[in-house]
Amino acid sequence: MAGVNKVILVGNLGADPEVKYLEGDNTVANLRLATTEAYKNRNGERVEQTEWHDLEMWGAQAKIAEQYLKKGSQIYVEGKIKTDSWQDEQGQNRYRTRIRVLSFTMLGSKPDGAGNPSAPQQSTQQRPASSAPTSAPKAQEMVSDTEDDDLPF
Amino acid sequence: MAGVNKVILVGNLGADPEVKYLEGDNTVANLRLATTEAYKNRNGERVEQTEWHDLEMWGAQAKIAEQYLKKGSQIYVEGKIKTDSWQDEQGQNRYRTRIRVLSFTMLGSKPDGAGNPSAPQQSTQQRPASSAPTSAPKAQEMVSDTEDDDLPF
Amino acid sequence: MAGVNKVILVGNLGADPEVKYLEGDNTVANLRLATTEAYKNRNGERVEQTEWHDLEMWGAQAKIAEQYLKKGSQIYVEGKIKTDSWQDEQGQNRYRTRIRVLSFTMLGSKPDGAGNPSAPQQSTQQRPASSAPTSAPKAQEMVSDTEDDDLPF
Amino acid sequence: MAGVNKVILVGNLGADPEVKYLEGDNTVANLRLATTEAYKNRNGERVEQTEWHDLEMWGAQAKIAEQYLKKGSQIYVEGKIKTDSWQDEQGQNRYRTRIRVLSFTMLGSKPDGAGNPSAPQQSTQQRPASSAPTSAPKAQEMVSDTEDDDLPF
DNA sequence: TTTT
DNA sequence: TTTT
Repeated sequence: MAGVNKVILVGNLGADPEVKYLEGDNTVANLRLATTEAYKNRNGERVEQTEWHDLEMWGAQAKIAEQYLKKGSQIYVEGKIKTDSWQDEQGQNRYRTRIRVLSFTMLGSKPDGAGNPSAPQQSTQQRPASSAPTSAPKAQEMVSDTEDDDLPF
Repeated sequence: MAGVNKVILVGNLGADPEVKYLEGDNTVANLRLATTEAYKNRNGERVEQTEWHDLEMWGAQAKIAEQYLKKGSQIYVEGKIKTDSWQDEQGQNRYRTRIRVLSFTMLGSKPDGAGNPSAPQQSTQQRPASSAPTSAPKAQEMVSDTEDDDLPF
Repeated sequence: MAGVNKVILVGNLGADPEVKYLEGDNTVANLRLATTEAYKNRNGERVEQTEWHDLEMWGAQAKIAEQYLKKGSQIYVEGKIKTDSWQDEQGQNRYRTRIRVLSFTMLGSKPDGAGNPSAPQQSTQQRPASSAPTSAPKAQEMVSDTEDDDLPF
Repeated sequence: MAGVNKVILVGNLGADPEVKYLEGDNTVANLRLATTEAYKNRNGERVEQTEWHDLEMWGAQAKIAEQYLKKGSQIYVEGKIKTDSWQDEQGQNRYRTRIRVLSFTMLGSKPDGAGNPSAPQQSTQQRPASSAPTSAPKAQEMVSDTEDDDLPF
């Protein structure tokens, strides 16, 4: 049956995106995103808890990430949870969970301080493949996961 | 039946929050939030479309908004849709739709807020009333809609 | 700047969809959705509060709604808030807020009881226009807002 | 900094909840949830892809799950991603990602639950601990993660 | 391991 | 009325 698998994150990148150019003109970017919550415990002390997320972007989106995102960038992310499983050499089941990014938006008006045209406000979003940008998108534009593959997104 | 009524917004304030102190030590803040999307139309021209939202915050949350938010502030908002209806003088049905904010987070500040004490990272979120902050919360902390009323949130 | 305007609803339809066939082979469906929350007030009494939402669907999505949804149907909806404004005859500003549906999913295994093949599990979701179904989608499939217009979604 | 870590799922349970009663009158429930998406691949063939999620509920919420949820139940879930990491006997880093449930709603029941007392509409949601139900909640009511611990939710 |  |  048709289900829903949706993730919404706001956080900061722990490192620059790692981008790989694959055969067939495909591109994938892997990013580490930290989401931190701060709260008071029962003693009234302030506690911070950080969760790290493995993000995966494909195609034009990966290239935008490479161009505009870097360590410390604050982004809004929408995506879905994907867990890969396999057996390791000891025959044990192993799992790795990632967030497949469907759209993202750069946050903060001046990600890198004023006067930095190379790191502009940037965002991506679901767009039909037919209208995918043929070149790197301008700043302040919605760009999306436009992979022309069999994947539902 | 138990339903879901959830709104997620990222945008900028069009003006400073309007805060009213009501009898019974209650506080309400009204804010106007712009969410803008940019896309290319079928002619490849860049088009911007802005939607304006009326936000409503109560109690401690309203006071935090008054203290930390101002015209231009970029925030992440989570809330629910509420539509009031009434009859005007002509006997016509009138409607007004607002977003009741359940939590919000200031965006765009430095991750550690260093060197900018006047606009610190700030955020609010659902917290049990019993652990509500008795004073304005510190920067970079989760604060929430903690109204001790009959409302479900 | 690129913003986020997202609505997530789970509720029941208050009436059958109202579908209009427009010129240019366009179709629009309007639906009324109730989201109800139940909670206990400070006297421990159970209180129910229902919010009504005006939903708007276009194109293939509207046709699916017409075919599969009816009064009482429980659906999951994802969309964005849109507020139209105009001046009425008295020169007063009037507003109407609707939810532009981007995807929806029928909930409940047997919306109409077992043995009712005409009201199957059904769901819609963002899909590139190029892969839009050319006929009404089968049950249990993702279908989406595939309008080939200038709109970003 | 204050971030956002939010998961929204709609799916079916692969098995009955596994509930453990811990010392200190604490309860935890573990559930497996399947979210399935169906789409057409580039050959026009219908493809189904199922993702499995490990859900974790605590306290009153866990008891409600035990009482009302079972294999096959369709639920709406809201929560956050948590990844535990440790070193295994071979000294390798191991990870396990789960969804900490903050609220959930049973789907597919009749809006008024009439005539089905054994599987009523049921739902949970964030509520201040002070107003937590002391006994199992009635059908069609919002119930929530009301753990009185140091965790922010 | 669910659902249709 | 915001933002870039």
